Amino acid sequence: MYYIKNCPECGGINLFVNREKGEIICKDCGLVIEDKMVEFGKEWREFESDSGQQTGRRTGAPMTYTQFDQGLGTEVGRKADLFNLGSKDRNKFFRLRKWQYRISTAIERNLKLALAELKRVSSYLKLPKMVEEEAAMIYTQAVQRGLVRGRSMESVVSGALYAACRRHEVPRTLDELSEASGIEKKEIGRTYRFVTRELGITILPSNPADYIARFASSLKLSAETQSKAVEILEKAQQAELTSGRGPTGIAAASLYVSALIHGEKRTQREVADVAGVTEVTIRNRYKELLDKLKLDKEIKKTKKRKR
DNA sequence: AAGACGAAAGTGGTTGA
DNA sequence: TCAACAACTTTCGTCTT
Repeated sequence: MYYIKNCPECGGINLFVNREKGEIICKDCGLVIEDKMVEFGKEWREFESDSGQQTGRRTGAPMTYTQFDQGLGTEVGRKADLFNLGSKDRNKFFRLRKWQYRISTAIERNLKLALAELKRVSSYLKLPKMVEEEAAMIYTQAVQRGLVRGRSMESVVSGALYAACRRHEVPRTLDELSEASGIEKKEIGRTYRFVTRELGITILPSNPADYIARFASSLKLSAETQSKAVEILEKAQQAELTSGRGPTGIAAASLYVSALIHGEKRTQREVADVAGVTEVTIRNRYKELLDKLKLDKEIKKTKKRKR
């Protein structure tokens, strides 16, 4: 475990733990100190997915929150419910339960494999527990509704993970999901849309700000630059530069500009790579930002300061 | 020589008839 | 179901540092 007393950047003691995103953030300077809290206990989860696939004889119950039968057997088979039923409905009840049993044995193997895959991808992307659990729920529901038919199990798993990420405001790009799972980007997108529509899951459009922290830390940008980027982002949203555009492109451009202003120049290429967009997109957004938000002054300032 | 910039053609997805 | 359309990408040539 980590025991952090002071922020290593500014020495402040105002540390804020965001469990859902798996981050520890210094409220004084905005530094993201640890964004891999999810890795705790990773080993035995890896172990689970490895051995589960090799030999089918592991019958010990998996002890995670993502057990394969979670939410499955409970739908029909609650004993307490019996007391609420008239005798007429008893037959129906038993028939339903028998049917339920058949279904569950039929899809049990699928679900077990799928959840192993889900854990693999999730730990590869270092996703928080909450998200993993949510994804498992979504997948389970998808299986129950027969939505997997005609689609590969892996793609549905990826789609469920993507949806779960979005719902928890821990967005990963489709590219990242694609890399982690080995599924085509468009395929993930397709199943993601299908599954969310069929299950009636509402997803808010992802907020560019959610990407900033992650991009900034993989570009090793300072906390000031990061918060400046968020600031720029807010202005951009007010100027209605964000609607209809890809959130990653906006986030990337804001970061790029912000880095320029703070004299921590990164090439468009570098920013484009971590954001998963092209330089051209960054350029377009960047140009729009400059036009509408009179940021060119600030950039010139730092240029002069350098001399 | 590398990065920034811009034009032009191509791609995949959404929308509206 | 098809065509128009917007956003984004790819590719390539030119300019700037």
